[in-house]
Amino acid sequence: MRAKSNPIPTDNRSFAEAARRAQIVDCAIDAIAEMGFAKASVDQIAKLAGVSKGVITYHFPKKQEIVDAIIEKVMAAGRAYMEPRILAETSAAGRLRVYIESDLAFIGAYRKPLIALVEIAMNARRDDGGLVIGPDSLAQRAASLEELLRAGQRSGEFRRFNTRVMALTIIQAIDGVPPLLAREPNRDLKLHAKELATIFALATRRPSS
Amino acid sequence: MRAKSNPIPTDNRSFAEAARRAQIVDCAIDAIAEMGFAKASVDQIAKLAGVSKGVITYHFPKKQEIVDAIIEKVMAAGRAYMEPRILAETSAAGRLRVYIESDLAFIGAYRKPLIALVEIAMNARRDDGGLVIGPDSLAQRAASLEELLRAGQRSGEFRRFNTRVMALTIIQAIDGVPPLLAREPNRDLKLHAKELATIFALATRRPSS
Amino acid sequence: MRAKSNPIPTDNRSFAEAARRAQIVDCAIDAIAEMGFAKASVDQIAKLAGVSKGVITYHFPKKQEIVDAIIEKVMAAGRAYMEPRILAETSAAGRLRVYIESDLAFIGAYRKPLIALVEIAMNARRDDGGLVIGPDSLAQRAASLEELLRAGQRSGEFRRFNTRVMALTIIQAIDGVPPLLAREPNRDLKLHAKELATIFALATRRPSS
Amino acid sequence: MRAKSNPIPTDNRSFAEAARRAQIVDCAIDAIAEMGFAKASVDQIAKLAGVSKGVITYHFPKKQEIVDAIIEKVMAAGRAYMEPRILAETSAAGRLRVYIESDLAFIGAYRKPLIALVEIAMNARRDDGGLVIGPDSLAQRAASLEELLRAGQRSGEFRRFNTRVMALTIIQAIDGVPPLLAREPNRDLKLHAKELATIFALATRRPSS
DNA sequence: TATGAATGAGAATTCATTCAT
DNA sequence: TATGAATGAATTCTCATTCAT
Repeated sequence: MRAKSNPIPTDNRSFAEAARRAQIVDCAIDAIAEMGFAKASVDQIAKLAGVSKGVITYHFPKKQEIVDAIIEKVMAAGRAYMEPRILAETSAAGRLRVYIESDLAFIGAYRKPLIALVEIAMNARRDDGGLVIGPDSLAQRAASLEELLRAGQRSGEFRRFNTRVMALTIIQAIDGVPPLLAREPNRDLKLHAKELATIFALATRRPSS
Repeated sequence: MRAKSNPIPTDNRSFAEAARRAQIVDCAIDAIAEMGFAKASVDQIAKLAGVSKGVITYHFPKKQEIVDAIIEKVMAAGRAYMEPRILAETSAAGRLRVYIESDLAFIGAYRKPLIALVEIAMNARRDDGGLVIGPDSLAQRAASLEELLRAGQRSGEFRRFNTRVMALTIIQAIDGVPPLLAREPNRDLKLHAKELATIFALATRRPSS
Repeated sequence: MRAKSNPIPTDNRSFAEAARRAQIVDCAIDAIAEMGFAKASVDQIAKLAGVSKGVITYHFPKKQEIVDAIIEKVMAAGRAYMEPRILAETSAAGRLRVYIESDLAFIGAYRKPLIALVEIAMNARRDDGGLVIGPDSLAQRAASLEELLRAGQRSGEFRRFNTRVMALTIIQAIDGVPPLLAREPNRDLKLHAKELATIFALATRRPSS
Repeated sequence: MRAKSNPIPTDNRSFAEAARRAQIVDCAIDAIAEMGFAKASVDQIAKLAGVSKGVITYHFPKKQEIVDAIIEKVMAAGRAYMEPRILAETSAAGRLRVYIESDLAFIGAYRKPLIALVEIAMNARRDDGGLVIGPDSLAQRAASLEELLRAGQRSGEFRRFNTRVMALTIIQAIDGVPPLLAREPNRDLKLHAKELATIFALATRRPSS
């Protein structure tokens, strides 16, 4: 018999709270992925979650907070999935390949959340009219990828090219996949990833001679 | 009594009608490009056009009809711009290069309409929830580009690759440009086009030996 | 036969528009006076007006605009009623008496609008939390009355007193009447006015010897 | 078994209970005074009190009960402050002067509670729409003051005037002070009281000869 | 054709109140 | 007692669409 008699009620509360929030976030992801951002009203999310609308607004007083939670959740999951795989590679070419392959693998595993994320990226706007996932977010991802590309150029693995355009092109090739999946759920992501990896391997490598 | 006092009145009507519709479509493009699809209400479009809301609904009983007209207008303009330039090239590689360069040149010349088109592509949904610019539209563009790519493979100019993935990647690289422009209006499109052309030239060409 | 064939359609429109707005403002006055500011929702106003809620928001996109219209209407009516009567008096004492009597007469004639105005003054708050009829408004009325009082002091009709406190006290004595009326509709306003006039005549006049 | 091991447990409870209620009432006063009646929700009061919302509803099942408690508390404090001071005076004129001066002194010492009380008086409404601080409450205060005024008339200190109107005017002059304070916290209450006392001394006193 | 008034559905948000733990 | 989750009604505002003139 363990001494640990404490039923950690506080943690239980936190846990229940976190579970509710997670449930709402998941239902919001479903709603946005399935009917689009514009139609995913708080009512619809509540209906999907099987709770009253008030529950949603109790846990997320502003709808934007749900959106922020979705962004954070999906982004964090993506980073957690991709980063170790990328860092396990030592060559720039290997890292680029794994960047593409692991992102597409992640997309394959998180289809709906990513479809929702794309919906949010394209539609969600702040009160002032600016996009919620704005230039900064894209620029950050591009900058991180450019770093990888520049490293390859410095090491001589990659040819000279505009790292900005290359990075954006790669990101767009990847970001275009969730919508494709929404339209063709049976698309072969493994193949897609392999082809993309080859395309950008050829586009970046240094001419042999 | 003057001769020819009323020449082709019906055509005049048609002409006036067409002019009105064109004016409305242009204002709708401005509205969508500037405030996003969700905020571009019929009221806003009417305000921009300097006419009463009734005029809009008279010429376009359903808002969706305006959207359809925008899509048709911009798509047609794009085809009119690109097709002769592409067909002027004889090699597959040349056509691919011109495909990319002429599309970006078109985007540069039609910034607002294309930003509006992207807004529509991402946001507009039919009553049943389906996207207005759906799989079919993308599939059509991809199919047309695939035709070009397959021709290059048949002629031996291009290596073996999955034409579907390549076509989608190229289209995504191009379609990603209008949002970039919205965020960075001074982006150098000439450079961007040149880099993209190089990327996909390297990615498609047959290994030399 | 006059050339003036113009049936002034624009004015007709303006007239219909103005009539609608006036009707809505009147119904809003009724609603606020009868159920209080907090309960006088747009729905209630629409119900009182016998129109749909949309009509209200069509003519007054923001509820605050109705409130502003009420304030302006009642204030303007009050000024129009009181000013000529006050200016017809030549002595400061006479003007003060008429100020009080004409304001109470006006209140008697415009009971409901003034009850509504008091509700608004006490309850309506801007988004930032500040009162809609704030310090400025009261200060302005007080300043105007102080001017009258100071004139009486200069001319020797009035004794020395703090004009600010006197002005505020007189205004409060008057502003307190609409709520009294709401509670006791049969209150004798003539008598009330006469008593108030006497009170402030005695309170302001210069000691005789 | 110890003697007196549990001395007056019920009273302890009562005491704790009373303390909690007092704390809640005080926080509700703060909330109403600071953000106005309409914005002072149960949530806000709970936040100010640093307790959960449930605590509020446990002690005051209906929000109206908090409001009633505030009214009772402030009114009682006012009576406790003013009554002995007034009764210490022997002349009617003296009592009237002290009535005014002690009420304003009380207001100066209890700014927030009185601002809250005024908010309640103006805004709070029962389910049936009637004001919470209604005719009866005002009538009671007026009646009490009328008694004082009539005593002065009977003793010959005061002239003949309508005691109802005079009482109401005095009360309104006093009740108008808390809102003034809310807007101008540095207003000189001593001076204000002195001026008011003079005004109503002059307005009530019997003509000398 | 043109106007703009009218409509009603649906959006987010606030809030007093209830209730299980 | 205390907690805070849950509820559902109410409120303001937006907007596509209809319609009389």
